[in-house]
Amino acid sequence: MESESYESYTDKTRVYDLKPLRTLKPVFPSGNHQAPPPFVCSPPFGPFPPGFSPFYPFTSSQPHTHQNTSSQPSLVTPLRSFRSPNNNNDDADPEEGCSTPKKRKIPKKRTPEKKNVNFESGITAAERENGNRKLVKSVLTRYEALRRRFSQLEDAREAVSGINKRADLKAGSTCMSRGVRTNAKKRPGVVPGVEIGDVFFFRFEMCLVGLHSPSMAGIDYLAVDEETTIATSVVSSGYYDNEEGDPDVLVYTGQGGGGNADKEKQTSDQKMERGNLALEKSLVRNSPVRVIRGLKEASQGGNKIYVYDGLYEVKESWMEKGKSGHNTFKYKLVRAPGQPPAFATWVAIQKWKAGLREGLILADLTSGVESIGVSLVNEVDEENGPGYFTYSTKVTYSESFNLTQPSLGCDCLSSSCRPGNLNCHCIRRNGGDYPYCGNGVLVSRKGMVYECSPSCPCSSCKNKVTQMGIKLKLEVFKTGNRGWGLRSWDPIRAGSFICIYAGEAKEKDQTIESDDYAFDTTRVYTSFRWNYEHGLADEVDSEEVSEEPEMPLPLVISAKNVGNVGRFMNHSCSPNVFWQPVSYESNGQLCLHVAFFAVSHIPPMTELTYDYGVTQPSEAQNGNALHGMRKCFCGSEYCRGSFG
DNA sequence: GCCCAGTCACGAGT
DNA sequence: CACTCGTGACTGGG
Repeated sequence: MESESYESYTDKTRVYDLKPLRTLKPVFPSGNHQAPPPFVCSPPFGPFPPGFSPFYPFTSSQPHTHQNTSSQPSLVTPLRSFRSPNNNNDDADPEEGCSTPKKRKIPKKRTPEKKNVNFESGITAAERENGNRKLVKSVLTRYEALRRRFSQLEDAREAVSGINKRADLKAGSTCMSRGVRTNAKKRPGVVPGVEIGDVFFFRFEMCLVGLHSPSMAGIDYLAVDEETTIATSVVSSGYYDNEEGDPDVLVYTGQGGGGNADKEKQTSDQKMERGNLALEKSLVRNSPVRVIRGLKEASQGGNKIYVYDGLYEVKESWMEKGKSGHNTFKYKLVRAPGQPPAFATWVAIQKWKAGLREGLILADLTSGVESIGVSLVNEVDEENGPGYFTYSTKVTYSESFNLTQPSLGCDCLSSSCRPGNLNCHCIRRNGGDYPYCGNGVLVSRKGMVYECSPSCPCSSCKNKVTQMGIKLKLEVFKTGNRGWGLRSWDPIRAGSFICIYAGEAKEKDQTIESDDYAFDTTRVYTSFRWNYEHGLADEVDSEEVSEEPEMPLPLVISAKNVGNVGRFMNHSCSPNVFWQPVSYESNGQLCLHVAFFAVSHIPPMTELTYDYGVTQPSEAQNGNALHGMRKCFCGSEYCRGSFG
């Protein structure tokens, strides 16, 4: 019996015609465009250039990698021997007050940059030209890791305010110069490895994966012959005037004329040149144009995010007087049929948020325990909900549980608990780094994250991300073949906190047999690299450290009778969520829990999954396995077949 | 506390 | 080369 994919649960009783934005098996339009084939066939596991250890997705247990299975960093040679060209003059770096001489590195061996791009990025020249899913994911993961680290360093440097707060640009240009990019060859139509529904949080991300090259401009174009340029992609600004319009239509404003995106401040007529001319040619030639919708997302604090909405065709163009009275070009783009929904899902979710979600079994299965309701939906069959359990956001420890390690919080006075303040005990426990970016995004995966606690005097301190409950609009839904699952209405940014695993913490040997809702930290988890990548450690002024969780003692959390939404998250061999031990102090004692964070950006309505791990072989022999091996339905290319 | 307008400095591609 | 493009983080007022 083969596992069902998402596409196959088309039940007549279903109420919605909505699929997750990213279907497990990508669907591409089979339209009449002369688009390149959706994927470039390349061996899934290498060969990789010497020194490159593939780190995503989770390849360390794969037979073909030549990486040693131990968690030792692989043989990437002189980690700290490369400097980016723009850091050359940093000998003048004023490191005021800090007299540690460790930073003064010995002669910076810099081999000519061009020659070493391959070596440093692990991406070959061919792969930089044409990508695939794995490369796209890898580039985005590395960009994000670098950006988070730059952001963390910037936050800590509070002294000189106002200058260079753009970690996105810094990470972007670093990736560019190090060759951490793919699909650099411009093309119209499908970009290999980028899927409809993919979400982006920065312009540079789209630049690095070849979806849209200009770091700022809204129209990308390509010379097809000596005198013709055609448009390849447009990014809509997010101030769409046709709010209630057809989601398959985009009226796009041409570029130029000064002013900002909505052209209210336009200072001159637009000219038929560059992007405008290219769109005109695309209209004449019926060539496909990729559309990226810029959206103002309330769930992201009103920040703009970008959704790749697939291929469109330019159907009409005209000129009109803009709000400022100057000539403005307009282009009507219409979406090619047969593509999976992306922007349309956003539009639907806006209606749901206004209270129009149909087919709800429950609007809030937490009965108000969480500050944001968790909806319960079944679009698959008649089952009207999961078995009874008590909803709780906490981990409770049984009396016999021996977790009486004394622990200290910080003594920062109210809100002085700031990044870069090494007097803060909590920050010191994190190795001197504040573990989160300003918006609550986790910077690095590590053995243990230390948060401030309710009893720290720093009342408004933000270092309590995993203690504040869920912030996303989540939904428990019936899957086709894996029971109930969890997904989000909101797009989720890589490193965002999702929820903890609540339940009853037990010592390992107390656990009842056949508990399908147990989280067991003693299992074997596939290792993977999420932090800034090999070869870039010098860029972020940091040593490479282990990312693997380090628990002070074995812990099993049972959510069979008491738990939170964490108990509904299913297993996947290519998960989009990882777990991270977090501890904090409470009344002089250590509190420990397991928190879930997003691996990558996750589009709305995509099932959230993590790696359940494998029972240690020695225990399986002793019959201590909590439950037997279960068949895996994750459908991933890297599926191990079973788990448990 | 939230929304909005205004300010500022920035990089890739042509 | 000099220029074009518009962003993203922040700030202050309503």
